[in-house]
Amino acid sequence: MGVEVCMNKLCKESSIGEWKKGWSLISGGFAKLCNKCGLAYENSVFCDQFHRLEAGWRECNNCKKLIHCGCIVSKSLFEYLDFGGIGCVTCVKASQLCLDAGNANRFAHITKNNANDRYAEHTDGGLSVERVGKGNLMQLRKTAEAGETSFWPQAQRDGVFSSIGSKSEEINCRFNKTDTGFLNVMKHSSHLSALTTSENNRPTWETKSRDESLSLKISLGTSSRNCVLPSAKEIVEGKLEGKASSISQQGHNSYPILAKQPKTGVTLNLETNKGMISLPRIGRPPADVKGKNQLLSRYWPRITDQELEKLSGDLKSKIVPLFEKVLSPSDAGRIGRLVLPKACAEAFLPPIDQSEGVPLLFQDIKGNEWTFQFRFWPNNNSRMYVLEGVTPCIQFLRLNAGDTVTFSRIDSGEKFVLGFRRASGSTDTQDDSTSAHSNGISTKDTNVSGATKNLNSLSSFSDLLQSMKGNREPYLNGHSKHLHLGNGTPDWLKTAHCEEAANNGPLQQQVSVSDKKKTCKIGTKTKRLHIRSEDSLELRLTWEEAQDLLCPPPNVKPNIVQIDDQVFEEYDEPPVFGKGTITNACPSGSPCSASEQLGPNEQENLQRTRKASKKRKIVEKSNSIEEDKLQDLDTLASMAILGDNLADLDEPTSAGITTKHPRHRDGCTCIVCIQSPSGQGKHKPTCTCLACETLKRRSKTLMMRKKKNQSESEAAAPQNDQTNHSGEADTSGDASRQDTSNSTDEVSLNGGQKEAVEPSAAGQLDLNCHPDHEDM
DNA sequence: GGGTTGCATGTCCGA
DNA sequence: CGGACATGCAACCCC
Repeated sequence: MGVEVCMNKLCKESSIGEWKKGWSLISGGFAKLCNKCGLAYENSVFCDQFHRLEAGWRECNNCKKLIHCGCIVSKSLFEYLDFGGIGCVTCVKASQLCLDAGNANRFAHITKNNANDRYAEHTDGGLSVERVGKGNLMQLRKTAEAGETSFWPQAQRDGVFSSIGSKSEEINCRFNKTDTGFLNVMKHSSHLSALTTSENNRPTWETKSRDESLSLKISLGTSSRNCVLPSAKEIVEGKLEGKASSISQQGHNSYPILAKQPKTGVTLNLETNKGMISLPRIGRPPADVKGKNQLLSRYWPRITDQELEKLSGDLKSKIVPLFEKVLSPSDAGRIGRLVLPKACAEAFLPPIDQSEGVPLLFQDIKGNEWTFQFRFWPNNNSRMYVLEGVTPCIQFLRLNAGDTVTFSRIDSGEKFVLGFRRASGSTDTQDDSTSAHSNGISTKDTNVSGATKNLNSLSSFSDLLQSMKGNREPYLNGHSKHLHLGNGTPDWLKTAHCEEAANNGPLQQQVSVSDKKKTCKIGTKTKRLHIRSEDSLELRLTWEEAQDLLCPPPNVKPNIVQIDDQVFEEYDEPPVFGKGTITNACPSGSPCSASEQLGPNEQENLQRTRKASKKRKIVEKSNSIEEDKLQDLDTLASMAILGDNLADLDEPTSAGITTKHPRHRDGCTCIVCIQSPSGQGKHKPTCTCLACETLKRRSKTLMMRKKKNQSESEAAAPQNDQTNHSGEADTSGDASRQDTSNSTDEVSLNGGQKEAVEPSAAGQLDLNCHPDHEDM
């Protein structure tokens, strides 16, 4: 290599061999700079150092920063503005963020600068560059610049294309004026960071998803001037993602449309056909680099080209799949916040500077528009991105934890599309409009190959497509008659009945009601929700079976609501989830509830019972902790008395007294556990089984003790009567006081409904003791 | 008192 | 081991 001089005319330092790459030359190639000048160029201060006295300096309309507009060196550092003047790339991009958020500002329309203008006309005209090899590097570079590379730092930009040139064999790159989406992407982002060829030489952006061999992707990224810049090598090797993250966090004005790049087999798949735009098939990394993609595979959108095309046609827009996410219980809960994967948020959504974020416009599969606040929280020196206000949408779409939401972008870039896919375990709960397409795809994130091979059945957008077919309210239609639930119907009940209509929905749906507080979690982490479809089958059970597992809440009488000939029990509290052995069984043995046994007269009694229950709650609250300790004893006594009283009652009884015995475990044989929690139903009043005999025996013992205690306490502390009166007050209207030989403060019967009264007796009872130990 | 919001923390996973 | 993420929780707000 001969001696050359630095192309900085103010430098002209001679050097041998070691040159830094400078700006791209009009004549092709790159300026050679000495180390010092090269560094200045890389740091974007070349003109500041060497061209200070030259003409052409203008200031950014926004930040007033001086930019050497008349110099090829700084051509990438600014943009011309529609209304005159220039804007530095930082401000321009910041303004574009506002545009993304629907806040147009004075940087709204940006034209290309001189350098790019040169190629803009090609772009508008549908420039097509094909078969670009090493020899056509400049052409490629220009093409890329037409797409807009101006936001790249100078050295990096050129370096990138240098790198591309060394690797590319074929590029099929066609920009169309109608491809606004892509241009938008290009505008927001900035770089064709790497381009390689497809092994099958197919035009790449529409490479079929089943084609696992594709290796072409496109990485669109951006950077701020002040960012730590990824090297071309890093980009090519797919190490950019982390940098992109940092870039975004530093500058917050980047808009990298960047899937995590594999470290090998580079990855840019670029094709925009006339009227057809799609971004890279992020969900399908080359098999040989599977697992190396920096965008976690679970976030890859899984949509087939067929579906994408159809979707685009149905929406009359071009849809760009971005990413997807399995809803966590938190996401699907009432809190209304959907945590976004950081990488996805930073790659596909507008960068945000402020924690408040920006509103984003979403369109769901039914064409409804939603606005979610895209924001972040500081988190461990990082960020946690969330979409806020998703609850209405989640509920409208009846999404639950475990379902997958898919994020796409409409080509215009101003709106996002929210698709979804049901969790595999809930596919058969979908109505007709979706069931056929609810693919049962495992939400296991690594099941890519399998997903891509079953094109017709494994679509992230199946629901979307199907819903678009004309059924505007596919879900509501499917359950219309079951959605006529009164407002007072608790969510869990509504859900349950909806699911009942949904053809024996699985428990997974049952327990994934939107109400977070009422969700029976399978696991506390999303990971635990990633149940393989075959595993989820184990959780399946019919509605009847599920119903069998749902017991009315203890101590709570239901409201009976009749809607459209359907009788619903309305509870103030969620059901108890348990096995049938603890359900309130009808005499027939089938699971039933109080309401099913209630006659018209009993409904009135139910109301009274509820009132009494409320009073009881109030009294309970005022009672001391000491009294609470006695509750188990009294409840047990009540149970025992009920057992006696049952002998006097021929009519079946509803759910009544129960007790909490949290210390008891499966297999516990204590008197509480051997009897159904409701203390009734399982045994006839005349039953002489061990449990009943024990119960009766103990009840007598307890009553005697209580009587004794009461007489003592009455003599010692008359104020105890107050408590007793309160108990009586609750039951003053009772028509029948069954057994006056029993303590009057223990039990009252309310038209066949038994009601526990307030604890009043002293004494301690170990609920864990064995019932046979009489001398307890 | 219930709902909302912002942050903290624990867990898990990938490098 | 560090980052990402799910979720808990306290402070705050509103009815």
